[in-house]
Parts: sequence; C-alpha cells; structure tokens
Amino acid sequence: MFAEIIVDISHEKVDRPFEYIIPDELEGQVRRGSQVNIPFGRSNKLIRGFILDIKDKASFDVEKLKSIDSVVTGSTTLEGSMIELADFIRTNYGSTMNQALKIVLPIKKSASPVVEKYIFLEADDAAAQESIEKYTKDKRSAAKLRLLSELVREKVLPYQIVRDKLNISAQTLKALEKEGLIRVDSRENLRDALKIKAKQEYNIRLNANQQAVADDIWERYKGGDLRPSLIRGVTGSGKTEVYINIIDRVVKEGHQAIVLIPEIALTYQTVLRFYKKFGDRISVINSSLTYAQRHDQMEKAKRGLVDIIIGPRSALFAPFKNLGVIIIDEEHEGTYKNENAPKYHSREVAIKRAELAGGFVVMGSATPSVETYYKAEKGEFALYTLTERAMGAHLPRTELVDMRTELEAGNRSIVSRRLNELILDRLSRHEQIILFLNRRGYSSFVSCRKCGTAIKCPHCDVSLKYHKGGKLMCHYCGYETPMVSTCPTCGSKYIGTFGIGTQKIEEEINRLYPDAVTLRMDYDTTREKDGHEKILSAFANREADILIGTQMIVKGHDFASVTLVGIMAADLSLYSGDYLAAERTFQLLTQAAGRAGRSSKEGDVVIQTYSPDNYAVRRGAEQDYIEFYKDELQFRRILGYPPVMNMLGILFAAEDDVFLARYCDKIKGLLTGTDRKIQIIGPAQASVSKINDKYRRVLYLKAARYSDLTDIKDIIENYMDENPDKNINVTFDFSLMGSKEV
DNA sequence: AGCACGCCGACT
DNA sequence: GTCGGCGTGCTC
Repeated sequence: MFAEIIVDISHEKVDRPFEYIIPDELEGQVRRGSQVNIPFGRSNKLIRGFILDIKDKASFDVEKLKSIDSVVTGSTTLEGSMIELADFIRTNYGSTMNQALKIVLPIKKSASPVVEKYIFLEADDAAAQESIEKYTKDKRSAAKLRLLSELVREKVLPYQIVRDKLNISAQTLKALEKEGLIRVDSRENLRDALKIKAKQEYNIRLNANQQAVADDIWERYKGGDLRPSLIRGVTGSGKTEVYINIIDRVVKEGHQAIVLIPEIALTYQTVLRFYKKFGDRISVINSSLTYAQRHDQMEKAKRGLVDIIIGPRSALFAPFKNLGVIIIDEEHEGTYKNENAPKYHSREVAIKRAELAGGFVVMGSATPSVETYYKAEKGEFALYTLTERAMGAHLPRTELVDMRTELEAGNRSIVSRRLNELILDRLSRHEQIILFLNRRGYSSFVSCRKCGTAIKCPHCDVSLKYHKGGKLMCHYCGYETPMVSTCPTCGSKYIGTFGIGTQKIEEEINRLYPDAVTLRMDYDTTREKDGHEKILSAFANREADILIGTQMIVKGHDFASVTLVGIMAADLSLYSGDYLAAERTFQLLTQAAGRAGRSSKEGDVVIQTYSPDNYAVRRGAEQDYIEFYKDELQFRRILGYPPVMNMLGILFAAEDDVFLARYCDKIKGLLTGTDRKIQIIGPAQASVSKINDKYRRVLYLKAARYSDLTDIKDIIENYMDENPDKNINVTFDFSLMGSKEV
C-alpha cells in the first residue's frame, strides 16, 4: 500500500503531496489524518508528515519511493484532525480527497505575506565596519559583504529583498546571526476585519431561564456528556445571551469558540453584542471581506490572537488548536448546506469537528429543522426550550385571512379588508409596517394571454422574470433581454406580467396609500454593495412607513416601532415541489410574525392565504412549533422522507439530453444489481431541467440505513473513476445525515 | 525550509 | 592539494 503524505514544512516548494510506501507492519495502524515520521530529502532526515490518502497503486516511480518510518502516536494535532475532517466530508458527501481538503484547510496562498520578516543590524557601527574590512579582503565572503554594507546604510532590511534582490542564502544569514552581527525578526501585519474595537466591561445578566440552560449545558460538558445541545427559543427569548455566557466560560478555560451564522443574516446588531463582551479577541468573517482579509482572520485563529470566530459556513474550518465549542445560530437555515459539491451540511460537519476536538456543539433556533428536532426527541441531542420573550415583549396577535372569501365578497385587491383596516390604523398612529412576500421566484413572469406562451430563458428551463425598467432576467444564469411588446409565438400584443412580485405589491400599495412612504427590499434593490444595510437602516431611522420585501427582511433585524406585519400570500412557498416546502413555509411565517411587536407595544400579524386549512399555514398562524412538528413528522413518515428515511439525490448534468438519459439508465442499472435495501425513484427531469445549456436529470434513492446510501455513492464514484467521461457531471446530495442506528 | 553537491578563490 | 563559503537544485 502507498500513502500520499504532506510534509510538515511550511514552504510553497514542498507544499504538495509526496508518495511513500506503507510497510506491511504499519498497514492497519495508519489512516487519513495520521501523523507519521518519514525520511525526507537527500539526507533522509526524519520529519513529520500527515497522511492525505491511502491507495494501492503508486503514481510515482516505485523504485524511488521510500517507506514510512513510524507512526506518531498520542495527541492528534490540528492538521491531523482537519485532514480527518476532510476525509469525513469525502466519505459522507462524495468528492475527491483534494476537493475536500480545499474546503477544510484554510486557503494557503495569501495575497500578501502575513508576517513580514526583517533583518536588523545587531552589532554597533565600529564592529560592523571591522567586519566589512575583513570580508573585503576575503573574496570568498562576497555575500556577507554585500549584506553587511547594505545593512550599515539602512539598519533594517526586509527579508524578502535580502533573499531575492541581494541574493543572500539562508546559510549566510545563519552564519552572520551566529557571529552576532545581525538579527532576523518578524513584525506582525494582520489586516483587521472590523474597525470597532470597543471593549467595554460588559456583563450580560441572564434571566432565570437563560441561566438554567447555560448552566446545564456547561455542567453536562464538564461531566463528560458531549452530546450536541439544541435550544429551541422563540424569537426574542435571548439565545444570544446564552451563547455568550457559554463562550465566556469556554474561553476562560483556554479553549476557543466558533459561532456559525447564516449567510446574509444580521450581522451588525448581534456582532456588536459579542464585541462588547470579548473586544478584540473576536474575529468576524463576512462576505464583504476580501480574500486576503479572510485569510488573515484564519491566520489570527491559528496563532491564538483571537479566541472566537463568527462567520458563515467557512468559519467552521477556523484552525483553532484547542476548540471548545461550536455555536450554530438559526440552526434550520438552508445556507448551512454547501451549494456546490461536496454538498456537506455544516451542522453535521460541526458535530464531527467538535468530536475530533473534544468540544461540544450548541444549536439554536425558534423553528428547529424537523431532522434536528427529531434527533433531539430521540435523545441524540440534548433539548432545551426558552419560551419567554425577554424584557417583557409580547408575542404578537396573529390572524389568518382566507383570500377566497375576500374574492367572494368582491375584494379583488391584494390587500384584504382586515389588513387594509390595520394598515390605515398604523399609518394614522405613525407606527411602522412590514409587508412580506415569500419567494422572489414567484415574482412576475411574462406570458401571452392569448396563446399562453411564457417567455423562457434560452439557456435554462425557467421563465424569465420581469424587472422594472423594461428588462427580462433569468435568475439562474443572469441572462438579460429587453421586454417584448408582442408574443414571439402568436404575435398577439396581449402579453404582460403575471403573478405578484414585490415590485407589483409596491405599486399597488402606493396606489392604495398615496401618502405613505414605502421602501422595497428584494433581489433588485439589494444588488448594489451594502444595499441591504442601507435599506434596513433607512427603515430603522423611520424614513419610511412601510417596508415591502422578501425573506431578507425577516432575518434578524429588530425594528422597535413595527407593530404590524402583513404576509401577503402565505401559500407561495408551499408549492416549491420538494419535501421541505411545508417546513420552509412554517419557518417563514414564524419568522415574519416575530418581526412584529419586538418592543413593549403590542403587534399584529395578518397572514393572507388561499390555503387556510394547510397545516403549515395554520400552525404558523398559531405559532405552535410542537404541533407543526407532529403534523410534519407524520407526513414524512407516510411518504418515507427524511428524517424517517434517509435520502440521496444524484444530479446528472450534460449538454446532450439523449446521452444524459442513457447515462442515467446505465447508473440505475448499476444500482439495481446490488442487494442493498434501497428504493430507487427516477430518473426524472430535475425541477429545473436545464441550466446554462446543460440538461439535468435526477435519481432519488431512499434507504433506512444511511450507510447503504454512502455505499451506493462509492459504487458510482468507483464506476466514474474507471470510466471517466468529461461530458457528464454528477453531484451527490444527501438530504441529511441519518440518525444513528438504534 | 533545509540539505548536499559542486564550484571556485585563498591559503599551506 | 585541500579547506570552506556560496549558489543551485531537489525533496516521493
């Protein structure tokens, strides 16, 4: 057997894998991530290395291969456990070891050196002059002379210049340092991510509930119970305070913490609270950071300059040596899943990472994902509940309006009579209103009223969306074209926009309430840099009465003077066509409702719907998570969806649709041959059957045992390894990590 | 990075 | 001759 090993020398020149023979007696003892001693270089000096991969064929000249000397036992190092984590991702989500390593190991190539080394003149002028004379006489010491005469003039020289421009080798520097003439030293040069560094003594007082939760989590950890914890806490119940309390204790014991937050969410208000508590021991990663800045944040973690990293998915791989806790805020958020292959889920990887580090995971959400709650119910996770809103704020009053009866009563507006009544009331009292429309995807598409043709993207199988200013856009590939005036199929001029989008709602609201000032927040208005923050802060500053928007507006932000939330069409997200539709709808309704009445004033929420009987809509209106969970689990059980069953989606993409269909059938044939207990659904066209001129088909597999699905993945990966074909692209999508066997 | 090899000037 | 500094190239 052979191993690919990365050596423990940090220099670009050797920053690549080397192959070694695994001697028979070490075979069983090594795996990916193991630390080994290997002979390296001409002198065969024993150095430390990490095993990246184990294979039965060597790709290098076997004659020239050396053998691994021995396995390093005992403490696992950071590098080792990160490689093991990469292996975990590779095995569970499907990818090559290389792809997985790229995700896990922090970006190596830094845009500019993080540490700048300098060479200082150590001797006094007289001694330096003496040495210069000595070296001038001896023509062998040309290099020493070059450096020293330059250094006498400059006193300090950057290391890189000395190496590259003066052409001085490391040996020469060492010799000079030994003679006491120079000194090599480094200066830190880490770019700062956030400018605020206001460390104030800030003590958060927890209420009895919060304190009890924090204490119990801590005591369990101390007692050796490393199960992940789930805190289900309604909006405003103060989960952040609990996180901060736990992190504080972890950090005081010399460990570090990672706080995962959803992609765009928040961040300002929450982050500020962390800053107040931990000052500059904290580092924040967000999407506006440059590549170099991100790298520096990771570097800070590695050198122990910070104890806490807050950020989206990628923060999970912060190279902390002594990681104590990983917090996952808004645990149910979809952005925790990587959208490219390997499609790993941050929650599962976080649990693995914590396990490798001997730390623990704390998750929080007002509406936990069904799979997480399921595991909590089964005892795999410890469950905590925070039901009270902190600081005396009330849960808003929620009511459901059946839009069908509105129509019967002759109201054809998008605003129901009840919502209209409340809007007028709030406008008269100068309180603010949020109108929420879920799913931007249902914004206006253009179709012909005569022949029914919808205008589609030429590269993708989706309809183009109408945008203000007479543009049609594809939300998948970005294709743009001017709005048409006649139908391209039948030539009729009865062509126009259908469906409701945020733009359309804004127009309608402006027509109905001409005196009210509106702000709109969606895909269009937030595309410019910081568009997000600008709109939100304008609304927070009360520059507008009504904020109209999509999901973006329901995340995180607190607006104290909002006392009315209108959900325009609760059903829209119900029909997205996958098994998570109901869960997503419930979560959105709960979140949107949570925006009302975050102060002492009472808030109202009006949910407009055409499906008042749907359980997700009804439970959303009741804000009853537990009942929703019960209904939803029953639905999943009947249809065999996760978390009751495990599911693997395999997406095939190719430019030639006929070839694609044949390929899918071939793979399916491969699977029916195995005796594993799996159910195969498809192949079928993907819900978006073409993106960027590539056709897409899917195959769904269901199994009671998760490992059956990873086995299937291995079979397919092996097949593709042996029959490489660059015309086809295959992606695996595991719906969730299965519950552990009972 | 760190090491050996080979080159070349200086000294015996 | 031979000693020792310096530049170069390579590491499975």
